[in-house]
Amino acid sequence: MPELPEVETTRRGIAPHLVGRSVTGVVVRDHRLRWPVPPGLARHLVGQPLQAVERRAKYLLLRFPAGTVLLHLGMSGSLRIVRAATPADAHDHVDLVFGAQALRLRDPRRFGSIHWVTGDPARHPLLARLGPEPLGDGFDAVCLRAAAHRRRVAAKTLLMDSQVVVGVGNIYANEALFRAGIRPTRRSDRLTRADCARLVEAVRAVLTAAIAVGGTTLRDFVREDGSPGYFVSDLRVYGRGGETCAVCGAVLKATRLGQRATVYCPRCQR
DNA sequence: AAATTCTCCTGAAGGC
DNA sequence: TGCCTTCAGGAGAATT
Repeated sequence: MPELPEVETTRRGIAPHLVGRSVTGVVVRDHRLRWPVPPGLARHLVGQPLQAVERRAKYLLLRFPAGTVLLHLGMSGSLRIVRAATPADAHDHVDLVFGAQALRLRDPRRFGSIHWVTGDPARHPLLARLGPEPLGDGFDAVCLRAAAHRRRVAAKTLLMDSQVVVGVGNIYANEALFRAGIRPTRRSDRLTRADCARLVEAVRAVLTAAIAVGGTTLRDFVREDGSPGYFVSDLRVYGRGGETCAVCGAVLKATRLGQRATVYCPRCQR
C-alpha cells in the first residue's frame, strides 16, 4: 500500500524520465477514481512542459506552468513509465503521454485520485490542513508531544493522523511503534517526552530505511520500471502476528485497532 | 469539538 | 470446481 516511502520512491523514479518534457496527450480509459478525473485534463495539459515532480504527504504534485496535477495512489495505485504504444492492462486507467513515453496510472481498487489545481497547491483543501513532513524539520518531539497531549487517542491512531504528521500509514505506524517500544494502544496523553523523542526517531528511521530499498511491496505496489520494493523483508511486526519477536522471542500479538490490522510485541512494547 | 464509524473498490484467500 | 464470505486499507465524509 503506498505510504510515504512508496510515493517518494515513485517520485524519484519518474522525475528523471519526464521533467523538461511536454505533454502530447492524455488518455483517460476510466474516469471513476475516488473522485472523477477532471474532464478538462487534456485541454489543460497538452503542450505544457513538466517543470518538477514534488511530493507533499502521500500526494504527488506534477508542476506545469498553467497549474498542478495533484495525484494520490490510494492503496493500490502505481505509476509506471511505459512506451506510449504499450497495450493497457484492465486497471490502467490514465496515461499522461509525453511523446514516445507515457506515465501510466494503474489502480485496481480505484481509491486513488487526480485533481487539476491552479494557484498555490498548498492552499488546496486536500493539502491545506496537513501536518508536518516526517522527514522535515517541522516534525520533532516537541510538536509530537504537544499534539499527543491535546488528545486522548491510541498512540497508533495519533501517528496515522495526517494533521499530526503526514505519510505514516498502517504498515509504518506498526513498525515505528515497535522500534520505539511503545504499545499501539497507549493513550496519546500518556506519552512522555522521552516516548515522543523515541517515536520521532523511529518514524524517521523506518521511513528512511524503507525509501532506501524502494519501499514495501505487499501486493500492488511497483516502481516506475515495474520492479518491487524490498522493505517487506525488513518488516519486524506488520504481517507477523503469531511469529516470534526478533528482539526478545516473545510471540507477536495481532489485534485490531480502529478497523486496522495491528501487531506488536507484548514484551518489548509497553 | 473530538472521537469513532462508514464508505468507496477489487482481488486474494478461506470455508463448505 | 465453484460460490459465498471475509479481509486488506487511505482518508474524506458521516455519525455519535
